[in-house]
Amino acid sequence: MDLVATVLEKPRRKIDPEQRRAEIMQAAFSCFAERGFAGTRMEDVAAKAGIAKGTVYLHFPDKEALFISLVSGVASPILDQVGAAVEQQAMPPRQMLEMFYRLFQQEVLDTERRHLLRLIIGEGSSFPAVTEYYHREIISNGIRILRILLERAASAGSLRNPAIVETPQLIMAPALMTIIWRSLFEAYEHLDADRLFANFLDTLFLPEKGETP
Amino acid sequence: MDLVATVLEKPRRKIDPEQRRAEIMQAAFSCFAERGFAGTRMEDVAAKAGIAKGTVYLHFPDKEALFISLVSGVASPILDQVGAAVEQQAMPPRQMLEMFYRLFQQEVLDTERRHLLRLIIGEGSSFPAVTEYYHREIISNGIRILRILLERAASAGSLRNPAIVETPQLIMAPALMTIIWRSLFEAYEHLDADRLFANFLDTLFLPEKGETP
Amino acid sequence: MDLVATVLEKPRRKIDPEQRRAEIMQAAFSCFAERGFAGTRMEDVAAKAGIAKGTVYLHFPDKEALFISLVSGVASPILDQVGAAVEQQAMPPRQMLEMFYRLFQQEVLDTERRHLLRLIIGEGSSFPAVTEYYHREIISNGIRILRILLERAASAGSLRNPAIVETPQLIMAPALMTIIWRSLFEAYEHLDADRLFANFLDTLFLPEKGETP
Amino acid sequence: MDLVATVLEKPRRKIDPEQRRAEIMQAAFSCFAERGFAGTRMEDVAAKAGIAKGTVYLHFPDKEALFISLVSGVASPILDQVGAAVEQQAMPPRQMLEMFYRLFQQEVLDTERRHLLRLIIGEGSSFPAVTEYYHREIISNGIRILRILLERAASAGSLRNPAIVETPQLIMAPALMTIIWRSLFEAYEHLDADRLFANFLDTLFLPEKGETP
DNA sequence: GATGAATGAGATTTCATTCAT
DNA sequence: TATGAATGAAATCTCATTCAT
Repeated sequence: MDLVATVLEKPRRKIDPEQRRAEIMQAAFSCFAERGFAGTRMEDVAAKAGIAKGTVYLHFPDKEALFISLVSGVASPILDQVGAAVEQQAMPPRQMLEMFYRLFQQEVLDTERRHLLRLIIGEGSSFPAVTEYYHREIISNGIRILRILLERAASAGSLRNPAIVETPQLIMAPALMTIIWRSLFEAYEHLDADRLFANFLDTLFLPEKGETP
Repeated sequence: MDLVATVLEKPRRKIDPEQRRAEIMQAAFSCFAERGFAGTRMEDVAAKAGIAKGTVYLHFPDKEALFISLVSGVASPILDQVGAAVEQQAMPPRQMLEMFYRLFQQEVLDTERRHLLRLIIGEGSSFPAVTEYYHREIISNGIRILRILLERAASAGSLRNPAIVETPQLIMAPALMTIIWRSLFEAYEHLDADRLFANFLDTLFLPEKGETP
Repeated sequence: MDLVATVLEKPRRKIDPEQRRAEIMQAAFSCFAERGFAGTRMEDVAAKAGIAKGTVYLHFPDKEALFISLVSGVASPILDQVGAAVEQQAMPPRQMLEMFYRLFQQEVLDTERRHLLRLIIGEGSSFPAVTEYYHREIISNGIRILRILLERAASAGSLRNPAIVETPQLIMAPALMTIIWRSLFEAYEHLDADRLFANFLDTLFLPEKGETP
Repeated sequence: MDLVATVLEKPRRKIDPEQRRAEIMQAAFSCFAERGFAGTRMEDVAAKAGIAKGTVYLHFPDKEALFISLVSGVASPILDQVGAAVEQQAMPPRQMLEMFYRLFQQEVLDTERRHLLRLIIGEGSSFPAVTEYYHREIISNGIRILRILLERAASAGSLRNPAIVETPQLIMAPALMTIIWRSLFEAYEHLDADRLFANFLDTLFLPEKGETP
């Protein structure tokens, strides 16, 4: 048995620590996404990364640190792009929101990353460090950008109800809905996210001249 | 000595099984809500219910069964009420949605029950039986009611964008948003749910005559 | 395999918690004495006590607590007896010290308890709570009793060097020496503790009249 | 990139193996002294020696070998000096013991080396090779020297109780006492080692003529 | 029915040791 | 020779579940 093990054990690789770290996070992401924090065993992560249990601990002090660095490490290129567009007033507000939802679908909802968002929604309240980070780095910035965008739309007179400037969270709500629906109910009933977003935008904005309302 | 102990030990209560079961579920709810499925120990539940560990197993075969019967057992008096109102056309659609959001706040968002919803969002995907039940018993029914309601509003010409009849999930989105926000970010930034819902309704519906648009 | 295990597993006993606790401490004592703190596995303790791993944790929160309660629980009947004798001036100082060393031999050096003392000497510095307890409960009291005893001997003019009243620790030194010698070197060279103590006392005290000096 | 790294990485020193070995032992000593055998990680030793983990294994086959060669490698310059003095009858016995205790304080008790002695006392019984070595190389020699010294003192009529020639271990006892006290109780109560040794010697030896008894 | 001591599989984490570079 | 990433056996501790009382 020992002999077999010795013969079969795969050769030890010594790779770039950054890459190894990334591999572990990749594996961890897939495990956490599938089974949540508690349901994931460090051994699973290691196995998925193709390394030994102990190796994970060379890169992350413990399970929680791995989880936190996983969910915290997710930058928000979407927000950055929308933020940049808003900054330079690249396009009219409605187009910007269209871009936002389109990016959200392409980059989050239709990729594995949607699991990450679900993870945060589901496990966040057990990790205040995570929610604090999220609020500070992502949410408050997102709210700020959305508010600017909505204000601009309001000034331009293109909003049906300018008061929603007060609650930019409303813009995020349909996005969260699609994430949650897809995780929980998509198997039983399809939700057409494209249409959901389109309908929402049509509700938000006055029709352009020449459009059929 | 044993005799004394026997005499002194508090009498074993023999209460109505239904009530005992309800007590356990109540205790379990509070524990699961606070710490999630994996974070809850059966002993905690028993302690909270004021009974011994083993007793829980007289009423539920295992932890998962307890969890499932907990999250499944939550009826939806809100939907029932709204459903009834819709059924009998008791009031105009906008008032019905106002009632829906008000009930949601009173009965869910501002009570411990909001944790239950968060639980389902967070742990649901590990318990297909739960999501299946939810979809079948609650969601599909809710969607149906909302669709009827929106159709009626559309017919009455009170919707700014009648197309949202296609995606009644949009109505739920702000409610989910408040649940999630309150769980994760309320500590860092307050979200005014009243205003959120009001703004949303004002966006959805055309202003009544005499209202300031 | 499962079948065999099921059949072979010994019946669960439910015994008096105090007794169970005592059994565990007994087992722990034997393990710690033999292999020290770090060298002892909780599983060994459990096995020696004839119980399952987890059962130990029903009685002690962790390994350190088990160790501490083990070494702290050792009262010092020796000191109590000598203390009582000193209190009531039951016999002349020299006889009291003879009694002290004799009790030490009977109750500690020649029993398994000597390992306990060695444990404290060896591991004590890793457990400040233990040394603090020892100093407070045993050492300072012992020093006090020995000082009284030596003062009385000095007053009676029976000490060869009355100055040792200042350093009662000298009285303990030969006792420690026997413990250490027995643990480390007895296998290679016998140390006659009787004679060691007798010679020490003869050095300390002037010969009685009629004795051959 | 690799090239740069290769060029920039600090040159691997290739120093005298004897010196490297000594450095490792020095580092190991400090670690073992502070945290005992089990509490010391090989990595700590390497770090303290300023080398990589693997390098330790080029000089010592395993942890136990390192420990053993550490505690065994400690020669006893004290004994050598006293031994030499005894050999050449350089001074009267009492002065020799004074020198012994003084050297013990200067070279052991008041230096880091006291930890070594404590280590041997504490861990010795797990390493028979160590105690065997100690007895053979140091203890038996020490006992022999002390016995010669005491015999000479007895012949000279300067001992209060010539019988202690039979148990030269008594001479070591106060030294052990100071080591143990300092490790365990010094924080709570100071022990004046000077006075302890002086009082002991005054008890052992008859006062010189002209001294105040 | 009710209890809670007991179980033991299983999870996390550590660290002596190896070996490719 | 020196390195330190990688390994994996082993240790601690947890907790769902059982069952004698």
